Amino acid sequence: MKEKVKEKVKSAVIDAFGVEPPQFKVEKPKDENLGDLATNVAFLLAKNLRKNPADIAGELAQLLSRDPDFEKVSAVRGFVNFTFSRDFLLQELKDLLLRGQEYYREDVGKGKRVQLEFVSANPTGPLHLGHGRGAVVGDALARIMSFFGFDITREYYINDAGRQVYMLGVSIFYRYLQLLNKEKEYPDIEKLFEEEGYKGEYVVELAKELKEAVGDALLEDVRIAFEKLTEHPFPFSKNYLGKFDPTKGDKVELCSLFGLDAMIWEIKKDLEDMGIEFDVWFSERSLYEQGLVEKMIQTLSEKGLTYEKDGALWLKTSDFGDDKDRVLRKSDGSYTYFASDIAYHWNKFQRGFEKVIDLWGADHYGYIPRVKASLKMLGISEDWLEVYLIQIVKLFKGGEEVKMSKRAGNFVTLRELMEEVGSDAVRFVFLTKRSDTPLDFNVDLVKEKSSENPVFYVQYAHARISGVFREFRERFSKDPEKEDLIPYLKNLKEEAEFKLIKKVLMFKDELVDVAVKRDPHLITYALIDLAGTFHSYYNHHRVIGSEEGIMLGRLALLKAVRECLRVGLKLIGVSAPEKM
RNA sequence: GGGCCCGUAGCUCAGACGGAUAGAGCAGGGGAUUUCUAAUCCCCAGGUCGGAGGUUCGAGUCCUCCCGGGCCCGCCA
Repeated sequence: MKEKVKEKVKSAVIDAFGVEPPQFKVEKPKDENLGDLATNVAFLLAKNLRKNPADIAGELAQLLSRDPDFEKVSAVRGFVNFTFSRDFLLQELKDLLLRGQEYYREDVGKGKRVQLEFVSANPTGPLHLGHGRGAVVGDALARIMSFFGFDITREYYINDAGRQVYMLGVSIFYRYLQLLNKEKEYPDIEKLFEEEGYKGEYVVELAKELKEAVGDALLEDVRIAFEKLTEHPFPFSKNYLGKFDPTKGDKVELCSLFGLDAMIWEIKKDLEDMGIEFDVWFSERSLYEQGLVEKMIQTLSEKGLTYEKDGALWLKTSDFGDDKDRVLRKSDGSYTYFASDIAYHWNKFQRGFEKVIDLWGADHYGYIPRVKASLKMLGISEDWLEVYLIQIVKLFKGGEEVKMSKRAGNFVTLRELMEEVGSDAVRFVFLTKRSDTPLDFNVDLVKEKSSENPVFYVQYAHARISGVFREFRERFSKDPEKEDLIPYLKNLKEEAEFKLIKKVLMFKDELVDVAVKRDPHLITYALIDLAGTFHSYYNHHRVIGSEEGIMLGRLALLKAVRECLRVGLKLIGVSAPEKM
């Protein structure tokens, strides 16, 4: 709707003043009594035309009021306000009923190849709430951008290289030793575990699985343990275990690979149960295996952008906007996480993505300048990469914050929350705030199934409409889905009906906004607003029981509202129940 | 110490490339049920937009300083 008005304003400006208008806004006015939409174009033209905004607005309003799509166009203190005509609104509504959800679709993205990398949690433990938030936000963004014509690739970057993976192996091995009362025989392992190990209960579970598969063989001989692991029927595929070289690998490494397979399987399962899937699971190891990290360093070195200092290799990021230089290769010869990250993004670029969007945990804030700096060094423009941050989620239960500490292994997992409140509630609540601000998740409220709960408020609107359709079917023995209701639209006369129609039609503007601003939390607000308008209408106007023509007209309206709710809910991955 | 984010109604938050009388939900008070689901609706009350300056025709929005809360600042991942 905004676009339509914008076009009209544009040509009106050209007709009236013979100039191309500057970038102007078409927005909802502060007070809805002023109209459906408004533009500030007169303020922006005032300077060039040397006229005051009120006069410009007046002229434009006069010109535009001839347009039959508007019932009223008024100039108020420099703004031009538009009220759509009922004919126009009904015409649009008809279009919506004919095209269904396609009415909302528009090719904003023009097939632009966009990669969306999100979650990318380390495979060293289960997903926690912050990861879940990233997963929900990323999934919603992917759904919406795909809907609006972007060619989206969803990608999960697996940090399967480096010390953390080694520590996962150490932790599993240590817990395994404990199960066999042998931990005292491995003081080095014990010390490492105490200092840096993963202390969560899930590691004990992994160790139990390991022991079940290999018995005490891992104490004796790595080769035998490896054979037993290979033969054991685990639910997961042995992608990493398959890479183990029994002639070289040690016990900890075997544990690491086993842990990776198990953890990645768990993570995938958690995400799948939330309805979230990825197109690509990208392995950090593969960057090393394919020599991409080396090649990247070579490329940068040839450009003279690296130097050796204190036995380490540094990148001159400070010349490109970072506040200091960063290490690529440590003095012990191993690479930093930063090094593989550059290689990864370079690889994304080489794969031909025109735009890359990363969702990172908020604690990675400091990484943005250095990654952007390194991309610039590789000749990649700064706005090619967009990074959005996901802030932490705090859990509240019984009015108290549930304290979480990863170090102590004491945290609430995404799975636990999902099992407690359901995937719909998790998804919806994670989208009730901008992703870069901290979120408080009140478990009690979401479980209450009361009016305070916005998830139910919105879903209930859908269920109510379904109820009306059921009732109609029973009483009239006709399938409302198959009836041609469009001829009855003309019977819609009530003020409340047009208020609702406007909400349904303007919902598209909200969705486009989300795709452009990359801000999926706006959808939940639009849905709550739409549901509220519907509930209000429902409480004041009856559908079944009204005179037939009116009933069928209203049924058509509800069908449109239902379509709108379904689109909105689908795009955030929340179900639209028929009954509650 | 340096950098960034936040501070809006009792509570949780929307609103920010400057634009109209600053919004919603919850909590509080008052009302609606011969019903297509009351998991709903209607009405009322509630504000120095953290504070002080500045820019502007116009500031919750931009700039400076201050106060309060949080995050980041490794040859960690």
